[in-house]
Amino acid sequence: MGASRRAFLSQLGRKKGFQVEDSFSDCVTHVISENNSRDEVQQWLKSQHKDHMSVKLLDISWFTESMRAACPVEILDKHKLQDVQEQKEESVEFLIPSYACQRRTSLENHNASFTDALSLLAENAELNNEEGRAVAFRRAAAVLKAFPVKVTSTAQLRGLPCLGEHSQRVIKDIIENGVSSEAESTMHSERFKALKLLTGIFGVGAKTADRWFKEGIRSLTQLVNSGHELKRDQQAGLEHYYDLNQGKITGHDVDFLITHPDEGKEVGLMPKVVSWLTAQGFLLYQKTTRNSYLEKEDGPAQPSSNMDRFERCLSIFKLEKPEMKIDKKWRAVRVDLVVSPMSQFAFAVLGWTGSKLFERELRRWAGQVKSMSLSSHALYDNKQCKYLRATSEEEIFAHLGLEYIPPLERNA
DNA sequence: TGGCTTACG
DNA sequence: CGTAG
DNA sequence: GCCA
Repeated sequence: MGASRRAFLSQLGRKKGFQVEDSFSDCVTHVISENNSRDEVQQWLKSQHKDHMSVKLLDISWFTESMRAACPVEILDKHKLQDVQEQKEESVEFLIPSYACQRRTSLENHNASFTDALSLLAENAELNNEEGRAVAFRRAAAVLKAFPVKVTSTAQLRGLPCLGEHSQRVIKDIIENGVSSEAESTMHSERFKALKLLTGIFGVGAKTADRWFKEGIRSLTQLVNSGHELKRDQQAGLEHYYDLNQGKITGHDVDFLITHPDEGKEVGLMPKVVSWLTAQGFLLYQKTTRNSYLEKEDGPAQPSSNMDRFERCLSIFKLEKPEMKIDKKWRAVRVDLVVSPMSQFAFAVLGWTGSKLFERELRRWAGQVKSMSLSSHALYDNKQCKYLRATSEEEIFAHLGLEYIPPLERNA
């Protein structure tokens, strides 16, 4: 350590009744070091040409704790200087920040076997209405998605966030046996298979699927024959079950974000768009929702009447496919329409870009770390008690004190 | 031991 | 209770 | 299930 720090600590030690030497001699019993390895200090001791076999080599933490206690504290492992070897073992190969919104996650995944298993356990937890467990498994999977190389040993996991005992056990299982026994048994369980099938219906969530499962419903045929009254969205979901679930593999759903350069002129756009689409015969199903978002003060200006403020339309499109000839010339595709005032457009873009976990992590970061509240409409600073404006995603990341992560790197 | 995103139906 | 990312 |  530097001379002035050493002088200060020596003085402090003497004041507390310790005997502190300025140079090494046979009467020295403890050697304190800061930011040195055990190896380096031993090297230095040898250069002193004294018998040093019984001398304790300790870290500064032992000294400061002993100062606080005003007497020598018990020497624990954490107080002993680390071997270079141990330091190497304990140092983490790659540092991964704990919030997914703090790191880049491309689609290149070196750990698909692990993330598949953890994602499956997350999905299973969701189907069991255990949201807390689910998000924990999702975060664990996301950490490995961001890991730059394939994990081949559990030693590489030390120091990584969100990977606790359970997740590490799953990873260890896959390293040693090629598969996770827990993931395998979950995947093949009757309950998981049935709930996954039922929640695959648009409009059916974990609660409804669980209720039906308890009634013995295991298949779409059994559901149809059960005589349950299905809601409008569920009827559409069932009707287009095949197309909508095919879409999840072959192509994604489609989102349209619509705004207008003149603030306020976007009002009334949604009904126009929807009626035009209807007239064109595009819509197999649509549910339009009003925007009831109103800010207290200093928020983006909004007229008092929100009668015509439609913001979202969740729809199912009928898309003609010329190459589909035989009996079906079209395909059902989920399309979301979003109308946003210009002042909120950056928040809408950020909020609708995903991934789902990335969005949750952004909002969790905002709340827990920055005392802010983020939505797809605005960012509110709870301390300054005001909304923070932004005209681009970059500005929102800056408000949040986060490095900008481009959309292609948000695949957490 | 509580919290786990936030807003819309 | 469901939807969205 | 993981973490503050």
